[in-house]
Amino acid sequence: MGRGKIEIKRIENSTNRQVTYSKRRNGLIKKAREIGVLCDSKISLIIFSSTGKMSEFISPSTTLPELLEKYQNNSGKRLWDAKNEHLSSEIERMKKENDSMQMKLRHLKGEDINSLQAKELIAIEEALENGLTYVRSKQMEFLKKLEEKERILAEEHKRLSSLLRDQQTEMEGNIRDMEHAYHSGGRDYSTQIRFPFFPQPNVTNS
Amino acid sequence: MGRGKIEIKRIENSTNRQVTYSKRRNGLIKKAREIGVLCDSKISLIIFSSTGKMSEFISPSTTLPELLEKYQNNSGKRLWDAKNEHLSSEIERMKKENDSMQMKLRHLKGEDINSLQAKELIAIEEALENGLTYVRSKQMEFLKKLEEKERILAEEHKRLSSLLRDQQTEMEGNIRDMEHAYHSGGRDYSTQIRFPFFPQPNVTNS
DNA sequence: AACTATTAATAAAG
DNA sequence: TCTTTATTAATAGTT
Repeated sequence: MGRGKIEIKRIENSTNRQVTYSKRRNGLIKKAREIGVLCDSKISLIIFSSTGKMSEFISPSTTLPELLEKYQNNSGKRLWDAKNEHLSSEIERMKKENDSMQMKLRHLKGEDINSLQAKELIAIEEALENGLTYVRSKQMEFLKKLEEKERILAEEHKRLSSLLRDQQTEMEGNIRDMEHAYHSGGRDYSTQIRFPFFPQPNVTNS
Repeated sequence: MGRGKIEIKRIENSTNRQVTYSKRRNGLIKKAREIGVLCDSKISLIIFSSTGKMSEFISPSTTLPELLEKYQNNSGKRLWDAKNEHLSSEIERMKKENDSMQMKLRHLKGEDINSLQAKELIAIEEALENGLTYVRSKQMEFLKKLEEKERILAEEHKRLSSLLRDQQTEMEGNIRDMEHAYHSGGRDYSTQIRFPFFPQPNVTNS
C-alpha cells in the first residue's frame, strides 16, 4: 500500500522513519478505535516513539487500570505486585522488629516472663539494675543542680539583706546629718546621698 | 476495503461481529508489530473481545510493567499507586510505633535521658522498680523450685542408700546360708535369693 | 501537509 | 475457521 512494497525492518533514514511513524501511528489508533466500535471490544494501545513521545488509545467504555486488572487475572502475570512485594516485605520486617521490641519492653516491665529461663531472667534483672543506676544518677544530677540553685539564691539573699542593711544605715546617717544641718543652719549636703552599686542576682539556668 | 464499504458502528449480527473481530484483531496486531519494527517504537496493545477473551501484543524489546512505568511518568496518571498507598501508610504508622518503642526501651536502659524532665525520670524509675520486683519474685519462684527438687533428690538418695544397705545385709545372710549348707552337705537353697523391689527415683521436671 | 500510485486489509461469499 | 476475491483503506514516495 504505497508507491512500492517495503521490507518490515527498521527504517534507517531518520526523517522517513519519523514520517512513517506519524502516519502509521494514526492508522493504528484509527484501527483500534474501529475494532472497538465494530466488535464491542475493549482496547488499550500505548505507543512510545523512538524519541520517547507517548501516544495512547483506550476504549472509551473502560479505563486503563480496569483493563490492567483484567489483564492480570487473564494472563496470570503480575504487573505491579513486584513493587508491592518490596513494601510487603518491608512491613513484614518491621512487624518482626516491632514484636521483638514489644516483647523486650514487656519483659522489662516484668510481664510475660513465665516462659523465660533463669539466665534470661538474670539478664533482664541486670538490665533493669543498670537502667536504675543511670536513671538515679541522672536524678542525682537534677537534685544537685537544684541544691546549687538554692544555695546561690540563699547567698544572694544574704548579700542583698546585708546591702539593704548598709543602705539603711547610711540613709539613717544622712537623715541625721540633714536634721543636724537643719537645726544648726549650716549648708545642706542631703542631695549628695550616695547609692551603692546594686548587682543582679547571679542565678543561671544551664 | 472489502466487498463494499461499512459504517463504523457496532456490528449487530453476532457471527459477523465475531468474524470481523478475528480478522481485524490480527490486522491490528500485525500493524502494531510493523510500526514497532519499522519505526523503532515500543507498543503495548491489549484487546478484550466482547466475550472477554484477551489478546495482546507487547514489543519484544520491552515489557508491559516497564511500559506502564513510563506511561505513569509520561501521563501523570496513577495506575496502581492507590494500591500502594495503603501499604505506604501502614509502613509510616509502624515506623512511628517503632521509634516510640525504641525510645522507651532506651529510656529504660538509661540511655537518652538527658532531655527528660524530673517527672518523666521518676516514672521511668518506678517502671524499672516494678520490673525488678516482678523479675525478682519470678527468680524467687525458680529458686524455690530448685530447692524443692534438691530436697526430693536428697530424700531419694537417703531411701536408696537405705535400700542398698538392706539388700547388702540380706545377700550377706544368703551367702552365710550357702556356706553353711555347703559345709553341712544339706540341700542348696542359694537359687532362692530374693531381690527387693527397686523403685525409680521420683524426680519430675515440671 | 497534500497528492497519488500502489500495496495491504478486509467484507462478503464459499 | 480457512480461502478466495472484489473492493476499500492505508500508506510510501513524491511534490
